[in-house]
Amino acid sequence: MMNEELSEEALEMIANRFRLLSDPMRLRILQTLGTDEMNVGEVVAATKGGQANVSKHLSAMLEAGIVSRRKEGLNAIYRVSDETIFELCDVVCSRLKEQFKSRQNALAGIST
Amino acid sequence: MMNEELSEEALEMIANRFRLLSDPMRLRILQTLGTDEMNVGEVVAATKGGQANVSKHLSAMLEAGIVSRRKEGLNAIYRVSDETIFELCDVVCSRLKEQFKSRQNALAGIST
DNA sequence: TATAAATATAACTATACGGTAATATAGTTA
DNA sequence: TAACTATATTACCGTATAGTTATATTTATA
Repeated sequence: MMNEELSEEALEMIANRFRLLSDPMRLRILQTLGTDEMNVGEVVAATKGGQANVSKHLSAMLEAGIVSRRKEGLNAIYRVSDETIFELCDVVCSRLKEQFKSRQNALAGIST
Repeated sequence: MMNEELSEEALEMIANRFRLLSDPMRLRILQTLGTDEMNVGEVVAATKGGQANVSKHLSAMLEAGIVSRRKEGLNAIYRVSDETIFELCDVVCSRLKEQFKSRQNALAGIST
């Protein structure tokens, strides 16, 4: 995969998926949700974000199939429906750690 | 990982990494490079992008440690230095395929 | 039916970002 | 040294996007 020339359309879809993950607030929402269910108010409280903003982010991720939603009375209850999100974050996180370690080692020999 | 509350700073670093991958042109450059080395001119030719644009994208990815660069005479030769990039793209690609398959199945019963 | 609560949407602003054209900077060769 | 080549950088433009405020919508309740 990724070897057999992806079409412009395919590249755009992949880029769009990455774009959704390219915002700290959305990552915080996803981290807050974790493997649980939460209604919008709970997410707002936990992330200390604005209500409208959180709602908009959740809508965007709902449309992309990253989260799912069900209504229960007045509440809209969201959950992460795409577990690969966490996998992606883990890969990036590990890579960043490695990278910092390398840089640290590279600087280790420099006299202060 | 991703469970133990990431700091705002950590979230921003992760988001920035995803942001670099959130552009079709940059993905095309990475796909073009693949596992080989190429100079800027070759990348420009292969991607049919503008010289300045390709150079700028490569610089951004160089700074982020996604690609590495070495000079050889007049040429600047780049290569992908972060293999996890391909892993990330594969995960996204697979997920998108699954997602489309589900949607297709969901529509299968609808009469045309 | 009127009120209240939870969520979504619309309108707006400020900012970030990608693409391009023009120019600068190396490095090469005549 | 002068002309040339490959790459990088700058300045600019248009657009996309995150956040906010205000409002709409939906559902529950008095």
